[in-house]
Amino acid sequence: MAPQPLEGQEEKRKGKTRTKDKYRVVYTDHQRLELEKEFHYSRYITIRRKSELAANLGLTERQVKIWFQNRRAKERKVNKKKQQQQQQQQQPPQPPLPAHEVTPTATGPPLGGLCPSSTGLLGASSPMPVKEEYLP
DNA sequence: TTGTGTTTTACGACCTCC
DNA sequence: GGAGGTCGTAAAACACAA
Repeated sequence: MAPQPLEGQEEKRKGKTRTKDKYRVVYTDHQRLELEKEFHYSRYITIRRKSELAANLGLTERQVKIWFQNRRAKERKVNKKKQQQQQQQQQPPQPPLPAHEVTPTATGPPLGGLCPSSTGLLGASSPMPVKEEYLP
């Protein structure tokens, strides 16, 4: 396959610090598939799996990390959309909300949305299985 | 074609935990 | 302090109706 991104644009963006020779690369189907499989297995990748995946797919660990971050963001976005649709179906006659208090229990903790290692986003939809690699 | 909306990489800012 | 999390955003790549 080889999606072959357009080259030539270089990193001559305005003040941005995109230091790569290409603004962004397009991952191959195989890379995406493997990443998706890993994500399906666990929303949060371990350090060990991250380096393994990076080595197997020819990506950097940073790329794998960013991919998982973006993937989680995508899932949050989709879940949010679904919830909004459900709410609209439940209560069709909806006057214009004052824009505050828009279901604080959506899918992301309003406290900065953190605590990945304690409780944080577990409310989303996954039981977060503990991989064996997590243990020493 | 092309205009436009959506998706996909990549990063900076800010925050939390160890 | 550094690693890694979310959030917001930029821009390339893609999809698709007109």
